[in-house]
Amino acid sequence: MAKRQARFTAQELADDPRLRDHSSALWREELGDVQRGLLTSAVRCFAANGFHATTTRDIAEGVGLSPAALYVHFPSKELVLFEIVRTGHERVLTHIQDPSVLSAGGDGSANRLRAVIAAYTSWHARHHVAARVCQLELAGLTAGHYEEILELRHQTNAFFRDAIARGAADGSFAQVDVKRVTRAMLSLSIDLVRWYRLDGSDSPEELGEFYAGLALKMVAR
Amino acid sequence: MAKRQARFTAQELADDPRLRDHSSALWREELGDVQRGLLTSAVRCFAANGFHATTTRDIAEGVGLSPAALYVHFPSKELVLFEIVRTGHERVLTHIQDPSVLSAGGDGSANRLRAVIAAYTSWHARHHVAARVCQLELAGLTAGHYEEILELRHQTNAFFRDAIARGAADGSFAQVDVKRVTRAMLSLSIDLVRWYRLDGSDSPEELGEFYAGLALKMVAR
DNA sequence: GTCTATAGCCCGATAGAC
DNA sequence: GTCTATCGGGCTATAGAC
Repeated sequence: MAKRQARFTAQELADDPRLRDHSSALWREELGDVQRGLLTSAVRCFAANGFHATTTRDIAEGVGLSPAALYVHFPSKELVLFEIVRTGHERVLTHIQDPSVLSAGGDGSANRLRAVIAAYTSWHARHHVAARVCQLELAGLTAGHYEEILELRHQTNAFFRDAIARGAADGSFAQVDVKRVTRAMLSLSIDLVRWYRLDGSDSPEELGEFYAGLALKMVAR
Repeated sequence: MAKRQARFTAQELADDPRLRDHSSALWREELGDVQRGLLTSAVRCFAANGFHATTTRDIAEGVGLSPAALYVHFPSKELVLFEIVRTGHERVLTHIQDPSVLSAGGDGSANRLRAVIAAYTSWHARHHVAARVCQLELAGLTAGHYEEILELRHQTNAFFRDAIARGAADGSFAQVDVKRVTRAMLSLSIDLVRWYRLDGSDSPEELGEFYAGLALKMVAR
């Protein structure tokens, strides 16, 4: 009688080089140490095995607590997922809207798009374990929480679309199909959560620069 | 006590326009009608709710059978997933290697790459529900079955890499980083399983042509 | 705030009649 | 090959001691 089997246990995950990232620095400042530890454990479990294959025991074991201790810090497993997904979406949106990030490469539509793509891509690489959960585990959310996340995603998408539409309007870019190009550029950054690892050949910044270069080729006149 | 809740039931899924695709024409000819019906029901459930959130009751209800009937046709839920994932990977590999598909656009490295990208992309769009399961539900497989699928994926990746490396070697393309460009092109096609729907603005063939165009811009001299 | 113990439910899979 | 009924067991979440 085959039961829900997580392919990897919390113990194995803690030492897996594929799951090394900077997610533990992501959580909200208001949270306590134990809460942040539980989120870091949960994000690894969810990323490796999926939300529904992860048990509350897995999450708690990852920080050396009993299963019941989780419920002192979070009211349910779904709210652990929601905290992870909401934090990730808020952080990446804030990051790409950061004026110092946006103006780093200089003025003009091309520099602006380059900066946005590089920032969005390198963020996903740097936090690829949490980003994987944000991108691929949305089906574990309740309908209400899912709607909240969709609203944040629409803001992010609009930000990309505007950066591309601006360059197309001022003649910096070719007359591209903005909707289709926007989706293609988002796909490049989002899909890296399936394969990226920090100990691979590209640093987050290198990959961000490479994808920014590809993006500019997509819209070149 | 919140239980494993699938956000959508099999009944809702059958009429959901987002889940319309051509997966029912995908299954192996040796299989019987009931088996193929179960696979079509399962692929919708897995795509919408995930493998672990789907129960054998959900799958069976989708074809009007009792939960026990599933086990006459498949030995376990995991083998239903494996049949779907293996069939999808074999079909898409055969499709991009089809000589009539490859030579459709004419000779030369650029036409070859264009044909491969267009075929791979349009296949994922046409079968986006099954393709979503193939790309995003691999964690539900046993370790042994996962290894079998990885082998098929390596063959597909090698086929892309060769098409790009050939154009870089014969001067048709710029001296690109073949490994990184291969991943980027695969990402474009794979990530569409998250958002594509057949009743959207692009047909599978239109999207295939568009992404083939983007791919050629990525390697343009 | 942590633990042990367990309630209460649901799930994958099986037994056995038809 | 389909059904009804159910087993065995794991799951989320809670109760209550410390």
